[in-house]
Amino acid sequence: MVARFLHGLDNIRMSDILPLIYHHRSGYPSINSANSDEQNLLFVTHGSPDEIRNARPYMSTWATRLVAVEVRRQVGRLTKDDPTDPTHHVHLRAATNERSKAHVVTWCDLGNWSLKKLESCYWRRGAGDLAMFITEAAAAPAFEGGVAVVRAQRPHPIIQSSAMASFIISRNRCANGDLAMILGIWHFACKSHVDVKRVYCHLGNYVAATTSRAALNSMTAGSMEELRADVGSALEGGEMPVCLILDNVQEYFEVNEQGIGRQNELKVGTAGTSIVLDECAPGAFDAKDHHDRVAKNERRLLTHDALFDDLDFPHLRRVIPLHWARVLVEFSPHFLPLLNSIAALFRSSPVARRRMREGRKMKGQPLGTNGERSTETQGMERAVKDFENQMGLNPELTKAFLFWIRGDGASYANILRLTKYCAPIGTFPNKVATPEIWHTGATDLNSFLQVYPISHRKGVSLESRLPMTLSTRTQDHRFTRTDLDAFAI
DNA sequence: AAACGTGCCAGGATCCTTGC
DNA sequence: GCAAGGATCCTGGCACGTTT
Repeated sequence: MVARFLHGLDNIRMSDILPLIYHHRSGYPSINSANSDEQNLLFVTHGSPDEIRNARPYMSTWATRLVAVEVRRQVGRLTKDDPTDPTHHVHLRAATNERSKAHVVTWCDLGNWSLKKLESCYWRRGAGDLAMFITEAAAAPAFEGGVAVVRAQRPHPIIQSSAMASFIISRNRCANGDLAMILGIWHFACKSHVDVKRVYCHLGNYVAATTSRAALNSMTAGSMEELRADVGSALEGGEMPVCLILDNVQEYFEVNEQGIGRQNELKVGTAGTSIVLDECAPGAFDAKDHHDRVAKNERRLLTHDALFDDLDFPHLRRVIPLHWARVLVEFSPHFLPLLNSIAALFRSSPVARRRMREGRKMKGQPLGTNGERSTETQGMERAVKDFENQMGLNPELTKAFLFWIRGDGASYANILRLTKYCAPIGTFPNKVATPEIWHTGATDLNSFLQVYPISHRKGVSLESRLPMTLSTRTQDHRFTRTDLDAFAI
């Protein structure tokens, strides 16, 4: 009988009875009754609920305790890895030895991370959906029809996710994979002030600075090993797997420690990034094939007329108007909704000729910066040799392949010069250099921002235009059409 | 003259995992 | 549930220019 009722098989169910009890006026003390103080005991978080006599305060207090225990259990479960998602590691070790079984952080872990993913992970895992429900109730600015309203500015789901991530690392400091580790590394990259790191570590936002540094050290060591292994096996398979992007680095170091001959200095060096070559035709970097083609000297046939004949006018007539349409649509906010359909035209046939693979992601590995000056000829030679060595490009194994080097204008010119000088003696063989188009763009923007007045504000003298960061300028300045016209002049 | 600001890191304190 | 050992956290010292 009782079991039937409790299973909800009778006509009258718990959902009929509980609201009646909860809302019954006799279940709540009146202001004149002897236990009127129980009016204040609706959601009591301390003491034993058993001493509450009235039904309504007892029920709500009892439910409060029930929810608290469950939220605690669920957040506790979120401190463990999700068995259904092997790509997400809640525990990222910054360092380890043989004894530990835990996953050591990799660049891939950081690359796969996104706030959006994190949020859906918390809801999806179920282990945390009650906690998400509670934090949403706390964080959402409004509810419409039982659904939380997400504001465009400072959307609460992000705040919820970050709060949840803080709760999780608060429960277990090794459960840092949701947000803490990535923010720790971000603050290292931003060179945040040490005090900022200390304070926000206390707040449970990210791991301690020591841990970020340890993580970076082991990631770098681990990924370099991985790169060398990949490069080795690809070379044995007869393909050149990587290319190199160069840039020069300058950083001013102040010396605060005592020491003979130590002084502030500008450290100059060359930074390199190895990029995995993707979707190349087999043998694309075969040196012999390249030399054979060069020997044929077919370039002599590359005249203006030949180039003109090569132009695909029907295709240009399709593409150029589309570019114009995109510029126009982007110009006016009124037309912005059309942007997606223009993008779709670009992506589909016949305009699209050779699309990149869906979901393709560039794989890059920062190499150790060396102290060579990329503008010096010999410095560049030593720098490239160092990078090749770091990547595991053994000169014996690579002599059959072309090596593609990309960089800013200076690096590009320098590589060309080196190949010319070294051609007769063969010490710098098989290098192909191209300038980076994106690099040119970024540099242009940068120099524009450096020379352009901060504002038209009256009374702002040239001398008072303080150096500011690129992001500050682009955000603060809010270019108008007039600004751009002025720049064009 | 005193205190602050600045980044790094050794090494102790604390917390967590592992293995039983 | 315990002990051992490892990972992480945290503090203070350091040096010296700058600010109060």
